[in-house]
Amino acid sequence: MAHPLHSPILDWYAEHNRDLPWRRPEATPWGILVSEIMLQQTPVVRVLPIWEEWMTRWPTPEALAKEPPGEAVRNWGRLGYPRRALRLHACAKAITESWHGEVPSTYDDLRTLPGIGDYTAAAVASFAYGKSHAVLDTNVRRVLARTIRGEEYPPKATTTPEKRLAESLIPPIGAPRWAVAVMELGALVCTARSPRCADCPVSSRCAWLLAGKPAHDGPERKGQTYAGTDRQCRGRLLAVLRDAPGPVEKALLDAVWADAVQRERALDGLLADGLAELVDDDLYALPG
DNA sequence: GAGGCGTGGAC
DNA sequence: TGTCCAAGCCT
Repeated sequence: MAHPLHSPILDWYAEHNRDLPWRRPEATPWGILVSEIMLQQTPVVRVLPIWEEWMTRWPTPEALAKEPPGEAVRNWGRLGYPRRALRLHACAKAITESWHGEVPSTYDDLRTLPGIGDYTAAAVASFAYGKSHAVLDTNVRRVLARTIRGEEYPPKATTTPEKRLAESLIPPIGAPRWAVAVMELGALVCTARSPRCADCPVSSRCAWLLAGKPAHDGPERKGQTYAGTDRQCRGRLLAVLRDAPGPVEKALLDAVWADAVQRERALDGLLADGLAELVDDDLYALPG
């Protein structure tokens, strides 16, 4: 069923899409899966160099599965949310051991892999295997909230109506291209702050624009503080382990965070998450 | 389902 | 040295 948004957005995408390596025809399902995990909550420009390094070093799931998980964490660099590196390593092992080294091709099978939730399973099934799914990421949710619902931002958590709306918009042919086109529009034009409505292919049909761009109405959108948090402390500690060639004395960890109580709590968290290991008395390392 | 989980660029 | 936020997932 053709929808009035289809042609303008698909035509816009044909003209304005970015040439990203994981979108090229030669990209493998593994490369696409790696890109999707790396792109979670992370800007494209920061992912690009790390993705290239990973693909050169670990072009297949088997190649990564042979490495200790700490190597995945080390080569994650400063992408953020390093548990993703651990989960990607676990994905590589599961794919190697349970899927004969082939990235599974269905949504349900992808969902069984660690770190792959609703969005990523739909994205990999669509972009790597051409399947038809509602690919509902933050960009798509924002575009639909504005164009269809006439609101500045979508709800905090994905709702059933949003899911049904996205499903109703899937074209019978070319679902993956439609998905990536809407995402790209959200990423480049219909951005969270300062949307470029003058450059938007559906500005004449956008319910939010037509309503005069009313400001977000509802509960405050949580702004996360970072300085002084356990998250920052974990990041400092892990950076020490990542940047050292081998195990490090605890004194080196103690040196990067003054508050001992918080520091111990953060270190315990890293150990519990499997991002760090105690290899000897007062000697810590990335997981081997 | 609310909260935890990194990092750095743009304002 | 503040706020927002960038292709989410897990508990």
